[in-house]
Amino acid sequence: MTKPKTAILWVRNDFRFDDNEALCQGTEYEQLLPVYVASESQTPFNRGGASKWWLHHTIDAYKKRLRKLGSELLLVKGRPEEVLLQLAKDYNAEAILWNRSYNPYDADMVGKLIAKANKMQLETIGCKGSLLCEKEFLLKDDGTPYKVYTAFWRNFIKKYELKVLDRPKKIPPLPPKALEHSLSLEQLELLPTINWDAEFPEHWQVGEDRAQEKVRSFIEDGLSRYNDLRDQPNIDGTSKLSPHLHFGEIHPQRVLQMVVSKYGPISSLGDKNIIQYCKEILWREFSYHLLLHFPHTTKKPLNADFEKFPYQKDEDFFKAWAKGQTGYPIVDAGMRQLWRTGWMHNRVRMITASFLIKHLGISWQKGAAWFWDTLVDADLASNTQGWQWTAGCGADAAPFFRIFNPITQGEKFDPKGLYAAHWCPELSKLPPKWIYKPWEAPESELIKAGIELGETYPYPVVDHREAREKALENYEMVKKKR
DNA sequence: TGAAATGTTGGGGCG
DNA sequence: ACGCCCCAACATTTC
Repeated sequence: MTKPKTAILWVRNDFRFDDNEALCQGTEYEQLLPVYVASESQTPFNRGGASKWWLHHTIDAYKKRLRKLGSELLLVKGRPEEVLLQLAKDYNAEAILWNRSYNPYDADMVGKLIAKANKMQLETIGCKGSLLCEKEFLLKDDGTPYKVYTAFWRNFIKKYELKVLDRPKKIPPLPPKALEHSLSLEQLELLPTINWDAEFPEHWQVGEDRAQEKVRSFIEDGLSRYNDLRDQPNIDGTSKLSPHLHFGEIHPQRVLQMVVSKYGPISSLGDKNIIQYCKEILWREFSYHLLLHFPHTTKKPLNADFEKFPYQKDEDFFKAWAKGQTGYPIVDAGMRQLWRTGWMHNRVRMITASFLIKHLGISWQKGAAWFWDTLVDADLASNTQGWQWTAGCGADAAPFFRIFNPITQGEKFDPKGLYAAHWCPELSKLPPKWIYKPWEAPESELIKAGIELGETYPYPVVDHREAREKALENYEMVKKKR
């Protein structure tokens, strides 16, 4: 009797059954062993706390799904390039399949895996992961990467062809005794040890089913008003897909396919709302394009002139920012939403990031590290790109001198002050006129609202005008002596 | 996907 | 009727 053809499915950031290339290829074997390897690699960007919370629950959902189909997910710890090869030996596998992770810090490890596997006649099949295109798909005519978003977008939609894979009908069985060495999910120790995630379950339902459902209902209800509503932090005007996309619970291709099947091809869309949404999906691709072509940007500015920018290290300022105690309600509301829900509205991400960099003079790297640890959607490409955009040092970035006014931004995008009132309840009785600048409110209004500045809510840690002028002064260092 | 400073215009009050 | 000033509203420039 011949031994059955067996493959290992290395599950990475792709916790879905739909539109999953490695999984589809895996169904062509007689036995398939799905494995998740919790690696303790020492990169500077190991998963943050909020991200681990999500990972725990998405593994759980994925495992249950596999179990329903008569399979299971093997959980192991260790270095993938060793563990996977050992498993391949143990189970006589002839191939290892995976979807690429597009994390530059994984490159060495995957390279070693492939080299070692080749030596032992083990086939390695790296498939397209959770991106619409590889970094070589789209380059300028001179062969260099795009650095301007609109050009990237224009050429992308010209060239891109939408293709999706349906979910496999069935999954091959596990090899015998496959689960003997599996750890339990709890043994991966992904949940926080402090009681910080208490509210997360109220805000998030993790897993592929929910991701698909969210896209469906967003396309049905939210998409046609996306342009007007997406910038208002007190309104659920966005699709909130980011963590689902990050963990590969849904492929961006599937999202586009669902949009296209209702509204027609991307290149001939007429509705501004739909175009804007597709553009936002494409920003994620652009971020990866930049990350993969310029991997040093996780730590250093893309525009090297900014290495001269004189950031300061003020721990008190940083703590005030992180805890949501800066005295600027739009900033504090955002930072508290982040801490309590693992997510922040995009408009407010821009405001809080701008405030840290420009008003408090603290480096974007420090802010990025905080977001990395506290966001459930923490994504190396988007996070890096977003912070560099705000700091003015990234590709197609906001010019440094465009400094957000934290008062007018609040008033403009949340005129009723509902966002501040919700996340800073100590201010909730203050009328909208004053809620984004409580220090300017007449004493009588503060008393009526039960606010004692400096006690129940902080005074502003910096003065807006002074901080702005200081930032512009510091910016001179970048412009000088190229 | 800015905000502030500066410039321009035109209506209205007033001598 | 006219010139002058004020200032709101809008436009342009600058950071």
